[in-house]
Amino acid sequence: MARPTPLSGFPEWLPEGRVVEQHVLDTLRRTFELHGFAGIETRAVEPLDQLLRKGETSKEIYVLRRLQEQEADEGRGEQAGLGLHFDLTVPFARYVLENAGKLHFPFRRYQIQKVWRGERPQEGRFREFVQADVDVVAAGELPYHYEVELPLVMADAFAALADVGVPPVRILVNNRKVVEGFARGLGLADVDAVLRAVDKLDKVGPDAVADLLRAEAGASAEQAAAMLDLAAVRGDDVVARVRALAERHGARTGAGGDLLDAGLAELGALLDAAATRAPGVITADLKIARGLDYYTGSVYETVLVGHEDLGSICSGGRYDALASDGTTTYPGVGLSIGVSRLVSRLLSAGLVTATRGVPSAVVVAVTSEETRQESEAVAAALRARGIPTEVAPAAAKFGKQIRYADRRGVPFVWFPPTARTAEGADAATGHEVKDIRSGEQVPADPATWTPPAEDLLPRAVPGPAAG
RNA sequence: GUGGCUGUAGCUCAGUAGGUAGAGCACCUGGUUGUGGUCCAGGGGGUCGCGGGUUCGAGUCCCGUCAGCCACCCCA
Repeated sequence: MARPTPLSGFPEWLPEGRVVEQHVLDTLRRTFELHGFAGIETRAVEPLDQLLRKGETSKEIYVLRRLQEQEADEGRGEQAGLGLHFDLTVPFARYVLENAGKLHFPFRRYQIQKVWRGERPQEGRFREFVQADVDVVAAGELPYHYEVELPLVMADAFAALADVGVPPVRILVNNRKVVEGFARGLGLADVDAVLRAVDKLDKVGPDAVADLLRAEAGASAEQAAAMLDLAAVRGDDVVARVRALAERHGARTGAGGDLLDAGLAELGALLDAAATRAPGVITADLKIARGLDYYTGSVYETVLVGHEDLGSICSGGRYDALASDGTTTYPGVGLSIGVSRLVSRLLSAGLVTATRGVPSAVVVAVTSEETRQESEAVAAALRARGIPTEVAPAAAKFGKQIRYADRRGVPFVWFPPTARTAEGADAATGHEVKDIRSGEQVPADPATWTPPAEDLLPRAVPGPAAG
């Protein structure tokens, strides 16, 4: 093959794109640490039985097999039982159990790593992608206020990305207790089926959801209509509206009613806090259900405003039974940002761009191969003061050396002293530096000259489409 | 994993009824003999995604495969 073909679903960015991704990663890490989360990294593989605890279909997991065993143990190989992790929550639960004795609870951690899923790729959906998770896990009891805090951490992270052109986000919140309590109050027992049906509302519409509720969850026409009423509720003042709906449909009875009240109290507290700490970002949406069945309380989904077609870029929720060693359970709450999904859209839509793809702020021109060492000395002096610098690849005509820098977006070209530039050059050193954007060329001293701060390193900046 | 659309030069695309491949931009060289971006002239570059088949002959038809996009599924 003359040129290798890319692998489907395994995205690779060009250097300019990597600058953008790196800025996102740096910002997330800084925000997470600002909120006191400790960073960890877990191994890429987990035992298959661990990965499958979540109830995923095994086809999504990449199974590891040693090459030597491949032919000899055909059929037996997969029982070796190692697979690449497909999220960071399950490995984290395992990590907590394994290190429970050495961790301090509530344990706050962030984790930014690649994960792998055997899904069919499309735009924003990959087989290998980066997730950035924050979770708080407690030993025994996890207070509700963490379910308030975690989405606000993410809101903070997205706010910190706004100045490079990342659009505003909307974090949609729901509480499983509300939906479950409402459903049970109505007399619907198969809550999982109810959740799955309701979650499809945006995609298939109310009529299809009603059909699903009747077919999958055994709902009557009245029960389905009541669930659809609930799913249509969204906004900031949802508690009173849900309560009224429950009264009207007679759903506020028995254990279901108690669960509903508990859920509404939690959801209300979250929305109150969000209204003051991140106004306009967090809003309730009673149809958010999340497919994953281990969530027990708050659930979150996040959309980029104006890019709702991309799907959720940051999701999560509260879980109570993910980690347990038999005597102690470790309930937690967390969210996960789909970094690759986010970055892929930032790049493809031109929302964020890099000022340049190479770190170099300066290209030092080479007058002749005989004097290359003089240029290297200039570069060394600049690097010693933290200025990324490279030396021109060849002692070509200066026009070509300038063009070399220009193609790469390097803003400055440095000219060491030469006999021909003696006139007009710096009296003490003879060095000159040219800003190739403006064409301005001035005498300069390698020991003291510094580029403007905004030119020192490549930066992520709003792109043409960011407005 | 299922189904649909697409795949020609680095990029965007043309290619007519199957007859040995084109344009613009980009790139390289020179005009400008050591200071780019304009202009002018010239030049290089394609196993037509890959593999197989039909045919005297396939970029053009058929099958497979890979990749990209879309829908489903699922989810970041």
